[in-house]
Amino acid sequence: MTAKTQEQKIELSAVSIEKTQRLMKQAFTKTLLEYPNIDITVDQWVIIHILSQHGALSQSDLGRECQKDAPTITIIVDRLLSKNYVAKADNPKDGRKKMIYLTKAGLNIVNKVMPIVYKFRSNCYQGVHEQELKTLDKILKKITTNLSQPQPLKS
Amino acid sequence: MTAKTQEQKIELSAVSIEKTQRLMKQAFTKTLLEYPNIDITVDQWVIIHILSQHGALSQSDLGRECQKDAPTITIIVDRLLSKNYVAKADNPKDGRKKMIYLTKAGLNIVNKVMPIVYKFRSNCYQGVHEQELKTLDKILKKITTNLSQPQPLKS
DNA sequence: CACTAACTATTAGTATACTAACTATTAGTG
DNA sequence: CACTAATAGTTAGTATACTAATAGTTAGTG
Repeated sequence: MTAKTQEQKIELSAVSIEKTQRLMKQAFTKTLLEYPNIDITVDQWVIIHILSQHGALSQSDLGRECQKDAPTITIIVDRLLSKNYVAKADNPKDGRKKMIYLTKAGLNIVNKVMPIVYKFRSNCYQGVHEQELKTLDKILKKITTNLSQPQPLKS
Repeated sequence: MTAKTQEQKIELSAVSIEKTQRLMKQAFTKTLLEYPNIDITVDQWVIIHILSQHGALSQSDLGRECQKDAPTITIIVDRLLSKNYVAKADNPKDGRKKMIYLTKAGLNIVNKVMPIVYKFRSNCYQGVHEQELKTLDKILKKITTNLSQPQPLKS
C-alpha cells in the first residue's frame, strides 16, 4: 500500500481510448450506411468537413488538421476527386502546393451529413455532463501538447 | 443566444478524440522503433498484452477485448504466429474455437515492453490530474455504453 | 547567383480494418 | 434425431495508415 504510492502507475491505458475511438468510428460508419444517398467513408467525411470549415487547403494542411500523413491524404483526396466532391488546383504562390477545395457536390454532402453528425454526437455523449466534456477536451489538448514536445530517447 | 440553448450543440467532435488517439499511436510506434530488439507493431503489442492479462483466449474474445473484428484478429494473430510469440491450439470443448496463448518468447516480449508502456503513459499524462483521468475513464465507459445500446434508425 | 537544405506531393510496399461470403461446428427446437 | 439458427474462424476485396524513396519546388546562405 505504502510502497505503491511512490511510483504511481497510471492504469488508464491508451488502449481504452483507442477502443472507444474505434467503437465511435464503427458506429458512425454504420450510421452513414443507413443513408443510401451518402456514398463516402468516415475518413473521407473528415476531410470534407475540414475543407468546409477552412476553405481551400493544401494537402499538408489537411494532414495537420487530422493528424494524418501525406500518403494517406493523397489517397483519400484521390477518391474524393474521383467522386467529384473536391477539386485540385495548383497554388500560384507556391508550385509545390496543391489547393484542395469542395465542389458544389461536396458542399451538398456537408449539408446532408452535418445533421447526422449532431444527432450522432448527442447519442455518444448522452448522460455526460457539459463540465466533463470540457475536462475531456482539456485532457486531449494536454496529451497533444505532451506528445508534441521532443521526446527524450530511452535514458 | 436564447434559441441556441434549446438544442445545445456539443462542439467536441469525435475527430478530436481520433486525432489524439492517432498521435498517441504514432508516438508509441516511434518509441517501439527505438528498441531494435522489439520487432512488433503497436497493434500486435495490444494483442500480446491482452493475452498476458487473460491467459489463453479465443480469437473472438480477443476481438471483444480490443474492439476489433474477426478478420483483423485473424491477420494479426497470423503474424504473431509466424514470429512465434503466440501459439494456436484447438479448444477441446468447442471445435469452432481456437485457443491463442503466449509462448515463452511472447512472455519475454511482455517483460521488455511493459516498462516502456509505463514510461510512455507518464509522458502522455504529464500534468493531468488523477481526478481528471478518472473523469476521462468515466466518459469513455459512458460513451461505450451509449453506443452499445441498439441505436434508433433515422427517425 | 549557386548550392544546399527544407518542403510538398506521389509511389511502392507492408500492416490494419472493414464488409461480405463461405466453411465448420455447436446449440436449440420440435 | 433432424432442422434451423447462431457462433467461430477464414478468405477475398476495398479503404486507411505508415515508412522509405523519389521528384519537383522553394528558401536560405554565402
